[in-house]
Amino acid sequence: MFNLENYHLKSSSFSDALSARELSYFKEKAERIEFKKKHILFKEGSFSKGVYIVRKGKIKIYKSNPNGAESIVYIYKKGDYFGYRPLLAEDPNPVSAAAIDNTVVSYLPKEAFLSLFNRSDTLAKKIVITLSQEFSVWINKMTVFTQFSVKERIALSLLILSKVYQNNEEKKVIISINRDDFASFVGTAKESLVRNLRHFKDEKIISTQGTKIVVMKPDQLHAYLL
Amino acid sequence: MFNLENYHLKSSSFSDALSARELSYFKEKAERIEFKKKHILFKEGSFSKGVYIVRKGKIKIYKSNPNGAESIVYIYKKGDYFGYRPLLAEDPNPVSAAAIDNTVVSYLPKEAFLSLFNRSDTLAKKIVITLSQEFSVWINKMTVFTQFSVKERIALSLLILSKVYQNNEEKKVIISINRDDFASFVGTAKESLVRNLRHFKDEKIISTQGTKIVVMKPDQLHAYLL
DNA sequence: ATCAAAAGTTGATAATTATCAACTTTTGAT
DNA sequence: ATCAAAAGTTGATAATTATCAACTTTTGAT
Repeated sequence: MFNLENYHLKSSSFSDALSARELSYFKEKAERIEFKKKHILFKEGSFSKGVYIVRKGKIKIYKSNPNGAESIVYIYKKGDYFGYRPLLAEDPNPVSAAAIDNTVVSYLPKEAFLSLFNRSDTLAKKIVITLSQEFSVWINKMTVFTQFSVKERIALSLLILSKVYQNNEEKKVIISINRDDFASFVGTAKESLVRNLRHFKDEKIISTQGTKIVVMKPDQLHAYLL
Repeated sequence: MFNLENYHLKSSSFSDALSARELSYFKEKAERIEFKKKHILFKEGSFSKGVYIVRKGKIKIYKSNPNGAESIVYIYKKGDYFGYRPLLAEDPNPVSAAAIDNTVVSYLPKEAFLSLFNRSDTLAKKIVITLSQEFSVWINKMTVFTQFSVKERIALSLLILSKVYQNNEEKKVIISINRDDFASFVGTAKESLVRNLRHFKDEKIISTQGTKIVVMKPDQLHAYLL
């Protein structure tokens, strides 16, 4: 059975894992940073110098291939944290990160993060669990890429992006992503993406507002995925 | 630059992370089990009851889609350990596991593993690092599936499988895998796989011994990957 | 509100890959 | 060593997807 939970990361709050004391340490050490749309936070191959927690806006994690084409691995939203994994593994970043729109993040430098990680059992445990859960998500996504058609991948991506662009205050979810990024997320050519979106629009499964997308009938998208 | 290290898991010994005392506990609790070719160790969706360490033979980790098609996520060899991740996350297995040939494993039941994990700092650290490293590998593999052609994926898979089937005693690496499994590993149709293998054989990049494959010119395979 | 640049869309076509059916080779039990 | 079953291979063709070029719509600065 198809279950969307297997394809996108649950938002798990970083600060929920901290005690009051750890939280005040975090607040003391963390820095608020704003990034303009398209700003590159770090590049593939570089070493992580800290952990980012998204406060506002979306940040894409992607890999570039030698032809310059991009493959978007994930899009982080408010509350998500990232950049800690290569830090723990002492590996270079396998991906690059860039702001999709104007964003605000909390930035916790490496030393402060590691200090928290080492002293807080709940944080370490939380991170192991987060890592393990993310694992299942990646494995599932990988299977989708190898076995699903472009249309199926687009249907799934619309459902995933609905979650990413969900806003607690608003009932209607407006997916605001440009076609190049969307195509990179799906792993297809922009033109193929657009043709399929048109098809979904003709079927009244989605509607558009300018270049923004609203999913009208998520159930019908589920139906494409068996 | 292309680096094979980014696409296959380094073999990291489980027992290396244990002290002499922990090792004797491990040996006391672990059980030796033999599995016949094609035996299914566990199925996707089930809950892990312990950790497996491969002693002999190969074990494939795969996902089945509703049409019955298989997608092989990874092939574990001697020394590799698996099954611990869903155990830590308390998640169901995202994949199934089956013996490719007749295999021998050490099996450490859940309770014993968790007890070791909780008491041994080095093991916990080792597992976090292993997990983090595996992460990069999956992300890289995912990118390959979305951006590479079938021929490129086969070239890469031949290189990965050369590592998997490498035997320290023998210089020549003999890849012994059936075409269905190979195709599932690459994410293509068996016929497409075979046609590309023929092409590589005509170019004298690989040779075959019955249904077994020997890579003669790994450099030429690298060349397909830029 | 205007308008040039950027982003998105469509059509035509080529390239890639999957599917089906027939055939050949290999494997492994006796 | 034999031989049936299983596995592997090839050819023909259909389906899917990418690419290129022309065109249309949207965006955002003034």
